Amino acid sequence: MNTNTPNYRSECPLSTALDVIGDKWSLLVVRDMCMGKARYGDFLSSPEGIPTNILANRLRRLEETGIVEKKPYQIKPLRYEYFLTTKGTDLLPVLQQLAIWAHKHVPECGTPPDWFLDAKPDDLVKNH
Amino acid sequence: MNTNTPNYRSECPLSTALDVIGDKWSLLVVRDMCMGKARYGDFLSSPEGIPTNILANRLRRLEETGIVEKKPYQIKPLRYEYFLTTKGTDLLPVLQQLAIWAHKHVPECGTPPDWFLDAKPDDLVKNH
DNA sequence: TAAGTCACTTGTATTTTACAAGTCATAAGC
DNA sequence: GCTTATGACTTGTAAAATACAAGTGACTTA
Repeated sequence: MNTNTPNYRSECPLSTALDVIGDKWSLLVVRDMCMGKARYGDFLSSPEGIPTNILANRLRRLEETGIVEKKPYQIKPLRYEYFLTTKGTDLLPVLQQLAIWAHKHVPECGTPPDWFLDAKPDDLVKNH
Repeated sequence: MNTNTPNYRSECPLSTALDVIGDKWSLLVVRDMCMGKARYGDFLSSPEGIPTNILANRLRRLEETGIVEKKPYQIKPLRYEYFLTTKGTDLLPVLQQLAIWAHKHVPECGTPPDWFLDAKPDDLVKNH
Protein backbone atom coordinates (compact mmCIF):
# COMPACT_ATOMS: atom_id res chain seq x y z
CA MET A 1 0.00 0.00 0.00
CA ASN A 2 1.39 3.32 -1.07
CA THR A 3 1.55 5.77 1.82
CA ASN A 4 2.74 8.82 -0.07
CA THR A 5 0.25 10.47 -2.39
CA PRO A 6 2.06 12.67 -4.89
CA ASN A 7 -1.23 14.18 -6.11
CA TYR A 8 -0.02 16.52 -8.81
CA ARG A 9 -2.31 19.31 -9.97
CA SER A 10 -2.56 17.89 -13.48
CA GLU A 11 -0.77 15.58 -15.91
CA CYS A 12 0.92 18.51 -17.62
CA PRO A 13 4.69 17.99 -17.28
CA LEU A 14 5.29 21.67 -16.61
CA SER A 15 2.71 21.69 -13.86
CA THR A 16 4.22 18.51 -12.42
CA ALA A 17 7.73 19.98 -12.45
CA LEU A 18 6.44 22.99 -10.52
CA ASP A 19 4.72 20.70 -8.02
CA VAL A 20 8.09 19.06 -7.32
CA ILE A 21 10.55 22.00 -7.34
CA GLY A 22 8.33 25.06 -7.84
CA ASP A 23 8.69 26.64 -4.43
CA LYS A 24 10.71 29.59 -3.23
CA TRP A 25 13.85 27.72 -2.15
CA SER A 26 14.37 24.28 -3.74
CA LEU A 27 16.14 25.45 -6.89
CA LEU A 28 18.46 27.69 -4.88
CA VAL A 29 19.61 24.67 -2.88
CA VAL A 30 20.13 22.80 -6.15
CA ARG A 31 22.13 25.77 -7.45
CA ASP A 32 24.37 25.65 -4.37
CA MET A 33 25.03 21.96 -4.95
CA CYS A 34 25.89 22.72 -8.60
CA MET A 35 28.50 25.09 -7.22
CA GLY A 36 30.03 22.39 -5.04
CA LYS A 37 28.37 23.16 -1.73
CA ALA A 38 27.49 20.04 0.20
CA ARG A 39 26.93 20.72 3.91
CA TYR A 40 24.15 22.28 5.93
CA GLY A 41 26.25 25.27 6.90
CA ASP A 42 27.31 25.84 3.27
CA PHE A 43 23.69 26.26 2.21
CA LEU A 44 22.90 28.54 5.15
CA SER A 45 25.79 30.81 4.17
CA SER A 46 24.39 31.66 0.74
CA PRO A 47 23.45 35.32 0.36
CA GLU A 48 19.70 34.71 0.08
CA GLY A 49 19.56 33.63 3.73
CA ILE A 50 17.33 30.57 3.77
CA PRO A 51 15.74 29.98 7.20
CA THR A 52 17.18 26.93 8.95
CA ASN A 53 13.92 25.06 9.34
CA ILE A 54 13.12 25.58 5.66
CA LEU A 55 16.55 24.29 4.68
CA ALA A 56 16.12 21.15 6.76
CA ASN A 57 12.70 20.58 5.21
CA ARG A 58 13.92 21.16 1.62
CA LEU A 59 16.89 18.80 2.04
CA ARG A 60 14.49 16.12 3.29
CA ARG A 61 12.05 16.70 0.41
CA LEU A 62 14.77 16.80 -2.23
CA GLU A 63 16.07 13.51 -0.89
CA GLU A 64 12.57 11.97 -0.82
CA THR A 65 12.01 12.98 -4.44
CA GLY A 66 15.36 11.53 -5.49
CA ILE A 67 16.95 14.81 -6.54
CA VAL A 68 19.55 14.67 -3.78
CA GLU A 69 21.31 11.94 -1.86
CA LYS A 70 23.29 12.19 1.33
CA LYS A 71 26.50 10.46 2.36
CA PRO A 72 28.07 10.50 5.80
CA TYR A 73 31.31 12.45 6.08
CA GLN A 74 31.89 11.60 9.76
CA ILE A 75 30.39 9.20 12.25
CA LYS A 76 30.83 10.79 15.70
CA PRO A 77 28.48 12.51 15.61
CA LEU A 78 26.87 11.26 12.39
CA ARG A 79 26.84 14.02 9.79
CA TYR A 80 25.97 14.03 6.11
CA GLU A 81 26.99 15.77 2.92
CA TYR A 82 24.37 16.26 0.23
CA PHE A 83 24.92 15.65 -3.50
CA LEU A 84 22.82 15.84 -6.63
CA THR A 85 21.68 12.63 -8.27
CA THR A 86 21.24 12.39 -12.05
CA LYS A 87 17.69 13.61 -11.53
CA GLY A 88 19.24 16.58 -9.76
CA THR A 89 22.00 17.42 -12.24
CA ASP A 90 19.40 17.25 -15.02
CA LEU A 91 17.90 20.40 -13.51
CA LEU A 92 20.95 22.35 -14.69
CA PRO A 93 19.35 23.37 -18.03
CA VAL A 94 16.38 24.76 -16.10
CA LEU A 95 18.67 26.83 -13.88
CA GLN A 96 20.63 28.03 -16.90
CA GLN A 97 17.53 29.19 -18.76
CA LEU A 98 16.19 30.98 -15.69
CA ALA A 99 19.52 32.76 -15.24
CA ILE A 100 19.70 33.70 -18.93
CA TRP A 101 16.19 35.09 -18.80
CA ALA A 102 16.78 37.20 -15.70
CA HIS A 103 20.10 38.46 -16.99
CA LYS A 104 18.44 39.55 -20.22
CA HIS A 105 15.27 41.06 -18.77
CA VAL A 106 15.91 42.16 -15.17
CA PRO A 107 18.45 45.01 -15.23
CA GLU A 108 19.20 44.98 -11.49
CA CYS A 109 20.55 41.46 -11.49
CA GLY A 110 24.07 40.13 -11.95
CA THR A 111 25.76 38.22 -14.75
CA PRO A 112 25.85 34.43 -14.68
CA PRO A 113 29.45 33.13 -14.91
CA ASP A 114 30.50 31.50 -18.18
CA TRP A 115 31.41 28.20 -16.54
CA PHE A 116 27.84 27.98 -15.33
CA LEU A 117 26.24 28.72 -18.69
CA ASP A 118 28.62 26.33 -20.48
CA ALA A 119 28.28 23.48 -18.00
CA LYS A 120 26.44 20.27 -18.76
CA PRO A 121 24.71 17.96 -16.27
CA ASP A 122 27.52 15.36 -16.61
CA ASP A 123 30.12 17.92 -15.56
CA LEU A 124 28.50 18.11 -12.13
CA VAL A 125 28.86 14.46 -11.23
CA LYS A 126 31.12 14.03 -8.25
CA ASN A 127 34.18 11.90 -8.82
CA HIS A 128 34.76 9.90 -5.65
CA MET B 1 10.89 59.00 -5.57
CA ASN B 2 10.60 55.35 -6.36
CA THR B 3 7.51 53.82 -4.80
CA ASN B 4 8.03 50.20 -5.79
CA THR B 5 10.85 48.36 -4.08
CA PRO B 6 11.74 45.22 -6.02
CA ASN B 7 14.07 44.06 -3.24
CA TYR B 8 15.38 40.81 -4.64
CA ARG B 9 16.92 38.29 -2.29
CA SER B 10 20.35 38.59 -3.91
CA GLU B 11 22.03 39.64 -7.14
CA CYS B 12 22.16 36.06 -8.38
CA PRO B 13 20.20 35.96 -11.65
CA LEU B 14 18.66 32.62 -10.78
CA SER B 15 17.48 33.93 -7.44
CA THR B 16 16.14 37.06 -9.15
CA ALA B 17 14.25 35.02 -11.73
CA LEU B 18 12.62 33.05 -8.93
CA ASP B 19 11.70 36.27 -7.14
CA VAL B 20 9.82 37.37 -10.26
CA ILE B 21 8.14 34.18 -11.51
CA GLY B 22 9.03 31.57 -8.87
CA ASP B 23 5.61 31.07 -7.32
CA LYS B 24 3.08 28.30 -7.67
CA TRP B 25 1.03 29.78 -10.52
CA SER B 26 2.81 32.42 -12.65
CA LEU B 27 4.47 30.02 -15.09
CA LEU B 28 1.22 28.12 -15.60
CA VAL B 29 -0.48 31.32 -16.70
CA VAL B 30 2.45 31.97 -19.04
CA ARG B 31 2.07 28.43 -20.37
CA ASP B 32 -1.62 29.06 -21.10
CA MET B 33 -0.72 32.20 -23.05
CA CYS B 34 1.87 30.21 -25.02
CA MET B 35 -1.01 27.92 -26.00
CA GLY B 36 -3.09 30.83 -27.26
CA LYS B 37 -5.31 31.43 -24.26
CA ALA B 38 -5.97 35.10 -23.69
CA ARG B 39 -9.03 35.70 -21.50
CA TYR B 40 -9.76 35.42 -17.80
CA GLY B 41 -12.15 32.53 -18.31
CA ASP B 42 -9.63 30.67 -20.50
CA PHE B 43 -7.09 30.64 -17.68
CA LEU B 44 -9.69 29.58 -15.13
CA SER B 45 -10.62 26.61 -17.31
CA SER B 46 -7.16 25.02 -17.20
CA PRO B 47 -7.08 21.66 -15.43
CA GLU B 48 -4.97 22.86 -12.50
CA GLY B 49 -7.84 25.02 -11.24
CA ILE B 50 -6.24 28.31 -10.26
CA PRO B 51 -8.33 30.22 -7.67
CA THR B 52 -9.96 33.32 -9.14
CA ASN B 53 -8.39 35.80 -6.75
CA ILE B 54 -4.95 34.33 -7.38
CA LEU B 55 -5.47 34.58 -11.14
CA ALA B 56 -6.48 38.24 -10.88
CA ASN B 57 -3.43 38.93 -8.73
CA ARG B 58 -1.01 37.07 -11.04
CA LEU B 59 -2.32 38.83 -14.15
CA ARG B 60 -1.77 42.17 -12.42
CA ARG B 61 1.75 41.21 -11.29
CA LEU B 62 2.72 39.78 -14.68
CA GLU B 63 1.57 43.03 -16.26
CA GLU B 64 3.45 45.14 -13.70
CA THR B 65 6.65 43.19 -14.37
CA GLY B 66 6.25 43.58 -18.12
CA ILE B 67 5.78 39.90 -18.91
CA VAL B 68 2.21 40.37 -20.09
CA GLU B 69 0.25 43.18 -21.68
CA LYS B 70 -3.49 43.56 -22.03
CA LYS B 71 -5.55 44.87 -24.93
CA PRO B 72 -9.29 45.60 -24.90
CA TYR B 73 -11.40 43.28 -26.99
CA GLN B 74 -14.71 45.08 -26.27
CA ILE B 75 -15.70 48.36 -24.71
CA LYS B 76 -19.17 47.84 -23.20
CA PRO B 77 -18.30 46.62 -20.69
CA LEU B 78 -14.55 47.14 -20.97
CA ARG B 79 -12.81 43.76 -21.14
CA TYR B 80 -9.22 42.80 -21.86
CA GLU B 81 -7.27 40.00 -23.49
CA TYR B 82 -3.82 39.22 -22.15
CA PHE B 83 -0.74 38.55 -24.31
CA LEU B 84 2.91 37.80 -23.70
CA THR B 85 5.48 40.52 -24.35
CA THR B 86 8.98 39.65 -25.56
CA LYS B 87 9.97 39.34 -21.91
CA GLY B 88 7.15 36.82 -21.62
CA THR B 89 7.84 34.76 -24.75
CA ASP B 90 11.49 34.56 -23.68
CA LEU B 91 10.31 32.36 -20.80
CA LEU B 92 9.52 29.61 -23.31
CA PRO B 93 12.97 27.93 -22.96
CA VAL B 94 12.42 27.80 -19.19
CA LEU B 95 9.04 26.11 -19.65
CA GLN B 96 10.51 23.70 -22.18
CA GLN B 97 13.36 22.62 -19.91
CA LEU B 98 10.99 22.15 -16.96
CA ALA B 99 8.70 20.01 -19.12
CA ILE B 100 11.62 17.96 -20.46
CA TRP B 101 12.90 17.38 -16.95
CA ALA B 102 9.54 16.24 -15.57
CA HIS B 103 8.85 14.03 -18.57
CA LYS B 104 12.21 12.33 -18.08
CA HIS B 105 12.16 11.97 -14.31
CA VAL B 106 8.55 11.93 -13.08
CA PRO B 107 6.88 8.77 -14.42
CA GLU B 108 3.30 9.81 -13.59
CA CYS B 109 3.33 12.85 -15.83
CA GLY B 110 2.32 13.28 -19.45
CA THR B 111 4.31 13.88 -22.61
CA PRO B 112 4.92 17.42 -23.83
CA PRO B 113 3.69 17.89 -27.41
CA ASP B 114 6.30 18.20 -30.16
CA TRP B 115 5.09 21.62 -31.28
CA PHE B 116 5.77 22.87 -27.78
CA LEU B 117 9.29 21.45 -27.54
CA ASP B 118 10.16 22.67 -31.04
CA ALA B 119 8.71 26.16 -30.62
CA LYS B 120 10.85 29.26 -30.33
CA PRO B 121 9.94 32.51 -28.56
CA ASP B 122 9.42 34.29 -31.90
CA ASP B 123 6.80 31.74 -32.92
CA LEU B 124 4.57 32.93 -30.09
CA VAL B 125 4.32 36.56 -31.17
CA LYS B 126 0.77 37.46 -32.06
CA ASN B 127 0.27 38.73 -35.59
CA HIS B 128 -2.35 41.46 -35.44
C1' DT C 1 34.90 22.03 33.44
C1' DA C 2 33.45 25.55 30.22
C1' DA C 3 32.87 27.30 25.84
C1' DG C 4 32.38 26.40 20.93
C1' DT C 5 30.77 24.03 16.58
C1' DC C 6 27.53 21.80 13.59
C1' DA C 7 23.21 20.32 12.31
C1' DC C 8 19.38 20.56 13.26
C1' DT C 9 14.18 21.14 16.05
C1' DT C 10 10.51 23.80 18.20
C1' DG C 11 7.32 27.58 18.87
C1' DT C 12 5.04 31.34 17.18
C1' DA C 13 4.29 35.35 13.99
C1' DT C 14 3.63 36.74 9.34
C1' DT C 15 2.62 36.01 4.61
C1' DT C 16 0.73 33.42 0.90
C1' DT C 17 -2.65 30.56 -0.96
C1' DA C 18 -7.38 28.37 -1.09
C1' DC C 19 -12.27 28.23 -1.16
C1' DA C 20 -16.79 30.13 -1.11
C1' DA C 21 -19.57 33.77 -1.95
C1' DG C 22 -20.80 38.23 -3.64
C1' DT C 23 -20.58 42.34 -6.96
C1' DC C 24 -20.99 44.95 -11.22
C1' DA C 25 -21.92 46.03 -16.03
C1' DT C 26 -24.22 44.48 -19.69
C1' DA C 27 -26.75 41.21 -22.86
C1' DA C 28 -30.46 37.95 -23.90
C1' DG C 29 -34.91 35.79 -23.34
C1' DC C 30 -39.67 36.08 -22.18
C1' DG D 1 -39.95 45.71 -18.08
C1' DC D 2 -38.29 41.88 -15.43
C1' DT D 3 -35.67 37.85 -14.74
C1' DT D 4 -31.78 35.11 -15.87
C1' DA D 5 -27.20 34.63 -17.75
C1' DT D 6 -22.29 35.90 -18.70
C1' DG D 7 -17.61 37.47 -17.89
C1' DA D 8 -14.43 39.38 -14.97
C1' DC D 9 -13.50 40.19 -11.22
C1' DT D 10 -13.55 41.49 -5.39
C1' DT D 11 -14.19 40.31 -0.59
C1' DG D 12 -14.01 37.52 3.59
C1' DT D 13 -12.14 33.98 6.04
C1' DA D 14 -9.74 29.42 6.58
C1' DA D 15 -5.68 26.77 5.76
C1' DA D 16 -0.99 26.23 4.53
C1' DA D 17 3.66 27.86 3.71
C1' DT D 18 7.31 30.67 5.14
C1' DA D 19 10.07 33.59 8.50
C1' DC D 20 12.33 34.53 12.74
C1' DA D 21 14.10 33.64 17.24
C1' DA D 22 15.44 30.50 20.38
C1' DG D 23 16.67 26.01 22.03
C1' DT D 24 18.68 21.06 21.81
C1' DG D 25 22.12 17.25 21.43
C1' DA D 26 26.47 15.22 20.33
C1' DC D 27 30.41 15.87 20.30
C1' DT D 28 35.55 18.82 20.14
C1' DT D 29 38.78 22.03 21.75
C1' DA D 30 40.84 25.16 25.29
